Amino acid sequence: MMEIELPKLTPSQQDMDMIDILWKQDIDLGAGREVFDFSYRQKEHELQRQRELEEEKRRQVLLEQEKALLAQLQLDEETGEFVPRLPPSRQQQQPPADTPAEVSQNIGFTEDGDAMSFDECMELLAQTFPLVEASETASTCLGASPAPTGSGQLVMAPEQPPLIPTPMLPTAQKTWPDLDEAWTELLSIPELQQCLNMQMQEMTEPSDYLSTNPAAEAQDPSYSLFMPPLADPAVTQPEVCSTEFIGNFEVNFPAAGPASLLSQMSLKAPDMAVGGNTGEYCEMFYPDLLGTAKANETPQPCNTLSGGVCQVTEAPNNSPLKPLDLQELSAGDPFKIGNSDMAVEFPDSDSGLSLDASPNMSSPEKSAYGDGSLGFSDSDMDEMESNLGSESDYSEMFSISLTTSNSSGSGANTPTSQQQKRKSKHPKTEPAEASVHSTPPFTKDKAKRRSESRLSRDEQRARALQIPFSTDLIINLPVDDFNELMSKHQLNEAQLALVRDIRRRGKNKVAAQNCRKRKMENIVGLEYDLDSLKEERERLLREKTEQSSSLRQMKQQLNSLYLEVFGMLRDEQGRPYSPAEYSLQQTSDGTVFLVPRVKKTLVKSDG
DNA sequence: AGGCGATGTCATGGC
DNA sequence: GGGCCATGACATCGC
Repeated sequence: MMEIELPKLTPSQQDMDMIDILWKQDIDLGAGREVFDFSYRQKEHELQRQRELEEEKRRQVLLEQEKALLAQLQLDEETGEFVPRLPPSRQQQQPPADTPAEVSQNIGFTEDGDAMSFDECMELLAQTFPLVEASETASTCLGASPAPTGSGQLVMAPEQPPLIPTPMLPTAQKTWPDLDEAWTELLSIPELQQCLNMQMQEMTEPSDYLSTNPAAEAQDPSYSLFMPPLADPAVTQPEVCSTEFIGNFEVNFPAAGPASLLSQMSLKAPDMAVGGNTGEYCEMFYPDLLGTAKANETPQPCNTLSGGVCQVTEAPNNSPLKPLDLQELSAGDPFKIGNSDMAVEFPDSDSGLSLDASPNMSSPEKSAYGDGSLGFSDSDMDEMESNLGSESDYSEMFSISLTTSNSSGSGANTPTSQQQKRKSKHPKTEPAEASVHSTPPFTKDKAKRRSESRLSRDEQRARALQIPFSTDLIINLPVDDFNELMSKHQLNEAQLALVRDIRRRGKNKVAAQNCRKRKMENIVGLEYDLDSLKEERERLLREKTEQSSSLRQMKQQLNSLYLEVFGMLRDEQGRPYSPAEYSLQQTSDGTVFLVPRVKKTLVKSDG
């Protein structure tokens, strides 16, 4: 901080004295004394400007050289890229695929008569490089400077830093000896040694620049290593180090071998550090968690690193907590710090009221509470929830309920002690408790809180009793697994009762939902049946009407036919029979008889 | 303020 | 006998 703020000021002599005093007292100011020395900083500034000017000059030279280089390139019509104009013989001389590409390139340009000679190149570099401006050089060699136009970037590809000894990094004033050290270390790398050996063999043939240019001698290894793939060695630093050039390098010399060693080396580190390993990250580090999640039928996607970490931080207990629970537990939850103490505080379970109590107590609404004894229905709980502090919501009622039903008290957590503890710990709840009966039972705010709390009432209870499982888990586990889970975790009486209640209520809730769903489906089905029956009835009525009319018609036809037949009958004198005296009747076998009506009635009356 | 639907819960019976 | 399920009945909430 001081080094940021102080330079803005022009320190007086007094200030400088103070700084000196502090310095002598070995008080770490976080900056050197130079920082506070204005004249020193002015000098530095001038130097810096000078460097910038020189750099600008260099850039221009480089631009010109690049133009010259491009002129020597040949446009490959197939790939649309520039490739160096290499003699066919040279292309055939390219090393095998496993030889680093740099070597072959170097061979190419050193022997190219049209290109700038290697000596010229080294000279140029020597002019450019010997700037002993240490920081620049150091950063250049290290590739640490992100500046794309830095002259030093020539030497090192951006991927190279891992190869460079780190001690060079922090040095503020590096000189050539330091650089030589760097080269020495660099040369100790076996791959580079191999490349260099091959390259040295090649270089001794074409020129004797090694002897003529000491600076180049020192720099040679790196130059040969990182020389641009292009035929013109004069192409200097920035282009070489730019990613575009590296890309060109690989494209222009596909036969030179697989991807360059540099790019191979450089690409690995980011992959490891940043690359797409985050997905595996979770699986790698949290197999137990995931496995537990699977086993619990509650998949916990490891979406984010932070999420994974968050889960893991809670996971070591191997407790099958779900994210929700973890969040809840971690959000300033008393569980975090407490253990059994909080269990004492919140001996929550209505089991004492419903399941584990005597039959009289099993229905708190109807018996225990109704007759004025100390029983609490859920509504009573909610009353207390809303009137007492949230953290003592259930402590109140459960301590009381445990007092009345002594079956659920663990040895250490006697109800009286719970009450005492609760009272001592939450003395401020007493006024609120007293106000329960004086204030209206429901206010809007209270109702709201109540509804919110109702959303996960059992979860809150579970939290209050530090149940280390999610309610979903408690409810949905098969009974064997559930029992196993209960046996694995040492839960006290109240916790066990609550877990059982949660399971019972949860299952019953689902059952009720299913029941209502079925009921609704039945109602819908019955309504559908009713509609179908109504339609059937209508259809039958219509049919009946049709049949009636048809019957009537047939009767009429029969009557007319009867009359017709009857009218055709004649007696012995040829007279027609009287319809009043005779009638036609048909027997079962189809035979038709003419029956006298009077006779018939007489017969009937006789019979 | 009361009606009504939705929902949770309890009690009970059956499997 | 315990667990689960189905269901009627009741309470509560929100509209």
